[in-house]
Amino acid sequence: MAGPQTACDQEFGKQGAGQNPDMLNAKLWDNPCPFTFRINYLALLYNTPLYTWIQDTYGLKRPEYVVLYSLALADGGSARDISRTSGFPKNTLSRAINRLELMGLIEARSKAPGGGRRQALHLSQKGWRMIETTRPAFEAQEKRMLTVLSDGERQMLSELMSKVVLGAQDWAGDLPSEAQIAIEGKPQ
Amino acid sequence: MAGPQTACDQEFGKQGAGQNPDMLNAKLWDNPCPFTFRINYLALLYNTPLYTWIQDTYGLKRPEYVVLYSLALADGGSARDISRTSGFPKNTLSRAINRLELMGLIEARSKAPGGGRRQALHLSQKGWRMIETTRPAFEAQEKRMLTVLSDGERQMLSELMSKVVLGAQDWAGDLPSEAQIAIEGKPQ
DNA sequence: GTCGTCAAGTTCAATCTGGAACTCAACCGT
DNA sequence: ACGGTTGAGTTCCAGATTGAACTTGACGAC
Repeated sequence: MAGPQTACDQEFGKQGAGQNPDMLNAKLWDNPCPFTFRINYLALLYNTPLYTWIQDTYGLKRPEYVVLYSLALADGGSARDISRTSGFPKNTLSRAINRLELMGLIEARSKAPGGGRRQALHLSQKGWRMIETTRPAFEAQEKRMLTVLSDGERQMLSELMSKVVLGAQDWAGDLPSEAQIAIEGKPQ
Repeated sequence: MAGPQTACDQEFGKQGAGQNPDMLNAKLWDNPCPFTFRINYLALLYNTPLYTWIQDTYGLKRPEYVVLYSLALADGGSARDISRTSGFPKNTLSRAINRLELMGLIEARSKAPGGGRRQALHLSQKGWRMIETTRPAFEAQEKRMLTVLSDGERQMLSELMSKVVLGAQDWAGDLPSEAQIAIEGKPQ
């Protein structure tokens, strides 16, 4: 999620039927990093309205909802797991988890069976209900995003994206400067 | 961008050769929103190390670098253009632009010829040099992301992503709740 | 058993962020 | 030409974010 992340805008995409998207065109069609720009752009267009809506309607901030969503997919996960898979730092999640516990959306934590100092987190009934009422909006929006594609194209896109994700372990985490140096001298 | 998006993590992806990515697997393969999760995940893996590196090496924060990058692609653009295409709110960009001007990376602003109150922004020599030294890292990282794909697959992915982006004007900006209601009653 | 090491989670404080209100130039209708 | 409206950019400030330091429970070596 980017956070960094962290860029969002309330009015995004409004100029669709607008006037001078010169810069947008440059970024889309003239960009030395076309793929990653599209990724970021689509993520933004997708995330912003959804999380704004969640915030306005249910008073949950993005990291808080991310915790709920993560637990709905992997019940019993720990703060560390959520941090690794969402990109939010652990102290942000710590606060989010505390607030969710206070709101009764997740249950009192139990020591994780696994070991270490992990705390296994679980959604409460109320938490599940929250997810059940909100998740359809996320699904609907994803569906809308992909309506321009045919079934076959969607399938193809899904496979290609999966490939890239699976290959991520080969490049993720490296500093780009190291990467550059490595490339100069041909990576082993 | 997306900062909100705004989520980032210094240690991301480190567990590639790691231990228990149960939650990661759930999010990747068991997610009702597989496409948007992949988008967010890849954006994170791509952005975080690059912007961390920029910040550590050149002392430029993400919105600041985004301004430079945007102007390199569309010289003479305005703060508003950058806001629309990057997702950062205009006050964040206002601050970033001031700092860049102070650092001598962009030139004194001139009234945009277009009209309105737009200010046309331009990179200085120093700004161009900065972009020229840093942009290769961004390109290299994107290239690395896509090495798992064959040339044909890259081509295909590029086309599919472009299609989705072009279709974005049909769905971007709508609130998801409205979307849901609209879907109930079949969008015209 | 005990010490040293490690990692999950928490706390704290400095910094960053972005919504709201504001300023002000340009455009519009009359 | 003039008052009203629009929208780009700025300022302000409350609140969110996150790096760094800390706490604490678990594991491993001896």
